[in-house]
Amino acid sequence: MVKTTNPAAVAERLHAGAIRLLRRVRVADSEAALSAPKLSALSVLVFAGPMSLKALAAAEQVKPPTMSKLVADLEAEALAVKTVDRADKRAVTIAATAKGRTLMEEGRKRRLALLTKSLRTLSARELQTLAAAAELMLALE
Amino acid sequence: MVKTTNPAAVAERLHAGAIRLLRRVRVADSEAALSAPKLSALSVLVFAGPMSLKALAAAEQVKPPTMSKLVADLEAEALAVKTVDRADKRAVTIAATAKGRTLMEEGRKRRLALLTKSLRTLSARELQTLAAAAELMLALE
DNA sequence: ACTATTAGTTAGTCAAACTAACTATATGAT
DNA sequence: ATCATATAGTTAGTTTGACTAACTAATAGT
Repeated sequence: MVKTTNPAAVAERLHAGAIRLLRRVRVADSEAALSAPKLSALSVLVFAGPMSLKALAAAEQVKPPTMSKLVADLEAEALAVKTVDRADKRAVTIAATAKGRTLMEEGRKRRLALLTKSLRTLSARELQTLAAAAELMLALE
Repeated sequence: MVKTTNPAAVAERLHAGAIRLLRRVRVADSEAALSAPKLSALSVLVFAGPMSLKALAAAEQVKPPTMSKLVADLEAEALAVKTVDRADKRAVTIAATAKGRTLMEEGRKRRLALLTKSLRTLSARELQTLAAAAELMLALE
């Protein structure tokens, strides 16, 4: 095995690998009941809990007007609820509903099912390498 | 270290890691002269060589009309050229120009610069793990 | 108390995706 | 050989999700 520890070379391969991986996963997204940006926002609400529109927009790296529309759509489908903050009446707290949690979980499972299937063909050692790499990617500053 | 060889668990972490990584990289994209879909199409032309619109659309997983517009824009900026196929006059062959190759290369470098910088903080062993993982991701069927 | 700031929404624009429908060319079946 | 069918690409029109600018409502800071 070639020991590739040149950061630029690793960056290139890792970038290409991440693109390839997500492209594969995205194929399953077409069946989803919800678009990718909405599913993503919903998953933030589920995992990080209720938060303001501003915080949700920041978490998803979009501007408030963009998130305002996404949340309005989620609310129209009863997947999230908006409540006026008692302490600050300008602000709203957005939370996933039980229906939202369920739908998000299903979407996530469907997306991951294809990837899981691919991973089953790998050895335990290869899976360990990927697991370790995933943690490194998540920890990148 | 926990030995995570459960494919579903690895899939979940790897998916999250890939999203995180690409999101970081995308920040640098705002400075790019070309949008992500155009840069991506251009890179396919550079790396895989000239091809028909249909093939390019398939490679990018979009429908022909979508690619038709992207290519028209690339052509308007002299980053790609379209020539009618001699054997089949319905078909066109799309190729990157020298200008296109240069621009694509610059865009890629800019995108990877940030990632490379992050990777520099990692140990040689960690880089090897990521390099190995990248190859596994690229090889996934 | 008045000004400035902040949270969110509304209006309007743009890029990129789609489908449907079109033109032009190629293929194939009788 | 001709006519029907299929294929390559484009054009037209729609939708979604992103943006900025400008607005309302509420809070915070002199």
